Amino acid sequence: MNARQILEDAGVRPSVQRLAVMDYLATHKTHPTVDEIYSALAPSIPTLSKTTVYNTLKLFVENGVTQMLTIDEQNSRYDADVSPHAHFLCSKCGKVYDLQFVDFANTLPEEIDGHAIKEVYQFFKGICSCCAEK
Amino acid sequence: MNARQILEDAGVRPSVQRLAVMDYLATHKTHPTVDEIYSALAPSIPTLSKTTVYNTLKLFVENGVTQMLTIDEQNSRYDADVSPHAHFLCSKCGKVYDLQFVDFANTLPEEIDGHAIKEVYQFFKGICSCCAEK
DNA sequence: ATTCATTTTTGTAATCATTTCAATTTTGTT
DNA sequence: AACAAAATTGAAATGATTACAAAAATGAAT
Repeated sequence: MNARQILEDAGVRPSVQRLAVMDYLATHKTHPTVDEIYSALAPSIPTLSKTTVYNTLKLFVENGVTQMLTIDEQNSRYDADVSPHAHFLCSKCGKVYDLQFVDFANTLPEEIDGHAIKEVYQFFKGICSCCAEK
Repeated sequence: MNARQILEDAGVRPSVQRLAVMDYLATHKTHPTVDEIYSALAPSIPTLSKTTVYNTLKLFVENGVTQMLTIDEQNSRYDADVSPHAHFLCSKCGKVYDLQFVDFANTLPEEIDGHAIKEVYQFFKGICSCCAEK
């Protein structure tokens, strides 16, 4: 599904900037920060403002087409894959990897201890296989 | 186990400030922010500096006697309970609750996809039972 | 097409959590 | 008591994020 489709389905007006951000997220599954997104898009959209990237991502999160990851203390990271999956942050290289949800992939509870659950995040931290080899 | 014991076992020198922070964490399982800890302790330790609270918590995390939670985007929160357990953040009242780890409590993998796992965080967000009643 | 209202984008300035850093104080050892 | 090392402190810097108001773009109605 392309960026325009995703936005239209969510009822988000597909402006040039929004399409660019969604397209970037959809094609770069690296869980980029605001800065990374801004730096990547600024050359092709010279008038782009970092505020717009912030606004856009906030809108995406509100409309459920993107999730914000707080796995990294320094920067928020964003992921257009909103299906349930876990994340791994390498403490050495800082890369964030996608992982399958551990154990309860198909049995996500709607409630725990009487608390209604809307969002679930599973974060792992350690050294990635790539960094371990060295 | 009291605060002094915890610090001594971890090889952390038990200064007045460190004892106060650890004692606060051990007796207030509310996952407080730096500000909350500082505000709570400042009256009884008039010379206390917020920097000291930051330094102390960093030291605690490095020595494995406290974990930092990034469940709340705005502030880091701290928990002296380092046993594996999950957290629930209420989007309405902002409180963070302890939960039991879902499903893999006793089967925490040491490695996933070749990545060596050092830390695991499981965050849930939604509306807590308390807020739902109203 | 033109007007007008609404929405979106933009840049600047403000906010606020966290870090840096150097000076001071405290602590432990001789 | 004297000294070195460690801990604390406060002020200033950093840096991500937000607030805000002006400018630009869009869409609907005429």
